Amino acid sequence: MDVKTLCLGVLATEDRSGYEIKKTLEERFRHFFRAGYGSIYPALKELERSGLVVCEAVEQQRRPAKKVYRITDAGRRTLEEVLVAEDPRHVVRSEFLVLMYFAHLLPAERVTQVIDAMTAEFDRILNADLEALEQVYDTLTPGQRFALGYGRTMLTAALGYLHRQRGGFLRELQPTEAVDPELRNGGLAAAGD
Amino acid sequence: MDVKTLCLGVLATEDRSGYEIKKTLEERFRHFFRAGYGSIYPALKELERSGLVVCEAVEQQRRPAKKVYRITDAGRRTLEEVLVAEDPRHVVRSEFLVLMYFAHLLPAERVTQVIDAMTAEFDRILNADLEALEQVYDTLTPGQRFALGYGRTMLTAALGYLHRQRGGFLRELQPTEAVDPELRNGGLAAAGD
DNA sequence: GGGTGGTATATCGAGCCGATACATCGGAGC
DNA sequence: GCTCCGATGTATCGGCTCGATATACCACCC
Repeated sequence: MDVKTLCLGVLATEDRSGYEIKKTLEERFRHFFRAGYGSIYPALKELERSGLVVCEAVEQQRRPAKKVYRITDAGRRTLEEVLVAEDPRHVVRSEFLVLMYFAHLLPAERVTQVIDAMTAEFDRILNADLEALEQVYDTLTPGQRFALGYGRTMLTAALGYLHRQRGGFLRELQPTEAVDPELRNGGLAAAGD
Repeated sequence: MDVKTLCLGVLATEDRSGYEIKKTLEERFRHFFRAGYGSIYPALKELERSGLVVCEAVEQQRRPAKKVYRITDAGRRTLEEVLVAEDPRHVVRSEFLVLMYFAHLLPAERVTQVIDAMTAEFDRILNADLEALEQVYDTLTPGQRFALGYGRTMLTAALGYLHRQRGGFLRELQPTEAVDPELRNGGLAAAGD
């Protein structure tokens, strides 16, 4: 499954331009799939070449013209074939966890800073992006509610884990944190290593 | 953060060949980062070219020779610089959720089949891959335990969600599933739609 | 003898990502 | 009026990654 399939899926509901497809992805797929213009425009070109979509230039007032794409019958057939035939993957690529894996090579403050940044990002996605989707919950299909609920469940679990672990990391990495600075160069052999 | 950084990180602990790096990634990073030979070998070549690792050919008995890489001081410095400077991303790319998002375009049995396949895969990762890591828990750094625990938490939450949702999907998509086949053409108006 | 599978290096094409370029317009600020 | 910023809109380029494939050697088993 590639960006071509994704575009077909979005166009299955409503005609759209490349720019509007990107907007739709950002609103609705943000927490589980991303695609930039560098993927979308070539995908639409290829879909048009193979007859799965047709394109119509639409002039607009006070705005640049846009090229609106519409899915064809062949496109709908191909979309369903792909979704039925390919077994879908679920891939996590987390530089965040890589960094945590190598945390022992880094200053402690960097590690807590990264945990806090990740917490803030997850929190924003959960409480802004997904919350906006809840507003249109009534208009969603069961499958779309499933995808939304999955995102909510994962983000909630992740935030809980980050919250529980952060304290432990602070104690483990900065045992002298709460100690008077004057004491830091004495007493603790482990502090120098 | 790219595969070069990942290789540097693995080599920071122990000298390894490209093949061994891949094995290490499969054992320890499987649930949050993947890289194939098509990424690893060019990465090692580039790291050697820029002096961040050195390479030594090692002959072996009854096996093909291997090229073992060792990180240099410059490599260690670069690794830390990269991990400190870049803000790490956490990306989910789920064809599974895309398929669920478009579930209304598909036969019901395909949807439940995909949910079951995903459940089986998550279950395997949690109970085989991560369980194997628990065996060496004592040898892990705090950061490595963090990454392991994160994976366990996410997989457990995902499995719970899939379990809770699957029943609802079955009822929604196949309301006559448990009904005597003889009754399917009578009685239930909703069944024909 | 032949098939399978593990060890090992390497490359190729296709696809994707992020940055960038270019163009038009509305509105904010001075 | 002038300038800058941001939204709308299309498009491409270099670099990186992915998955498949090729090659080779050996152990093991039937």
